[in-house]
Amino acid sequence: MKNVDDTLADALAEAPRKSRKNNPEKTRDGILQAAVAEFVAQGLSGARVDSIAERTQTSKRMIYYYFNSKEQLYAEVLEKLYGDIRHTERSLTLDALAPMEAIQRLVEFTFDHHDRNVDYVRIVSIENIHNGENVKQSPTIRALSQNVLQALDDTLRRGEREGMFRQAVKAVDLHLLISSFCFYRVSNRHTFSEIFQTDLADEDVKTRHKSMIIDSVMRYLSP
Amino acid sequence: MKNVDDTLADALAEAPRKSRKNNPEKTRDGILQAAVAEFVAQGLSGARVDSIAERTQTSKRMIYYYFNSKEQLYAEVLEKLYGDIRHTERSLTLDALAPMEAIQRLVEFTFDHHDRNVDYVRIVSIENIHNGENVKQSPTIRALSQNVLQALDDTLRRGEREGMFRQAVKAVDLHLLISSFCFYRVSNRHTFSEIFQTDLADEDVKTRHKSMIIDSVMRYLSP
DNA sequence: GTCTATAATAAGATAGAC
DNA sequence: GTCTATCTTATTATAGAC
Repeated sequence: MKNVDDTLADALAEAPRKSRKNNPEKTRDGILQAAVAEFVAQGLSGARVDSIAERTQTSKRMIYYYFNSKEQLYAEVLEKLYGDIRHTERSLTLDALAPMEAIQRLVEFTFDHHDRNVDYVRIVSIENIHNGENVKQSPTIRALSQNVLQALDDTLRRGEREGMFRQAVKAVDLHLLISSFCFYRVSNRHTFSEIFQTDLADEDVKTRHKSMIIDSVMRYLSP
Repeated sequence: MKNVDDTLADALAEAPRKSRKNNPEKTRDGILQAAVAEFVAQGLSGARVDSIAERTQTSKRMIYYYFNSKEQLYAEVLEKLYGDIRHTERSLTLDALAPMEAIQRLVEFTFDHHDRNVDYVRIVSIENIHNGENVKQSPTIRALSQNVLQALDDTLRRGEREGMFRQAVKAVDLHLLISSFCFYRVSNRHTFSEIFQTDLADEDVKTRHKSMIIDSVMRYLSP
């Protein structure tokens, strides 16, 4: 039977163990972070549950305990990375600017965002390789994405009324034009850089490309 | 010992058997075609050698006999699909046209090409997920790709001299601008269509997008 | 060159104790 | 909630006969 000292000793030993080990939220979050790294690096089929476990402080068992399957874990990774970009998009506030400035700001923002978030670009590529089957099952992702389109549409209509933009440009179309360039620069940089011997990560090249896309979008919009 | 009739019978039996089974070139080619389908559908890690075998008239053993490993088979698939596009690019003959028409023709060609060759788009996406490690090992692919750039550069310099194009536009940059749009439309169609509820395969949408990219490239080039 | 059978191992998922 | 050990099936690759 335990005496008082033993109980005290247990309590003291317990505290650090709990904070280090029995911390559900931290454990779950650690797994998710490790999963992001693994899926982004290896793709959906290429990712290994064992490797994810190795990237964490915990064990493989915990992955199944919290996420049930590799597929579900992937689905959460996808939502997390989509959520990140859509969240920052809200800080844009295009309506405070004149139409021309607003569009320029949007292009710059999109460019920088893709440039800085390679993980996002990679997971979207991976998801498309898998025919977008997981985004289709996430209403969250679709809901999150309507903001940009709405803001862009408002700006286009404003510019149109003021006679600065050409008539009837659709927001989705312009979004496609902007995104494609910003995305491709990052998603295809490995093959592009190798084949055409250009370093897309170089700062001068980046600046040149940024003004090219701004310029071509602005000119496209002019009446 | 065989008599004359037996030999004749053997010869008659041999012919169809050979054409059906012992036909190295056809066997190898059949495997490569099956491999294209499998890798394009499932990605590098997702592809299964068993599935490739099932797609052929032959057995798994033959895959290893001819290609040694899954990796080498993938490398050949990559070269094949790259070769296809680069080959058709040679039929462009931009130098026969006036600079403006030449660029317009190049954009249309690039647009249609990507639209028609989903396999190519997918394999390039897959290769980028794997950090372009296989293109880096293929001097063939790089060599094949220099043509477009050369043709584009000639056209740009011509237009520049004639005062129709702005000064000092780099061929790689413009190629990036054109390719990114044409590629992304196809590579990301699953997530894009789902999230923004637009059918990128629709003919009207396609026409609208084609004229948008032509327009924006032409305007970008004008002095 | 081609086939069937099989080895060797990797990988997703679970059992059961604590 | 967490850990170690293990089950089961998939998967790459090869052996060996014809």
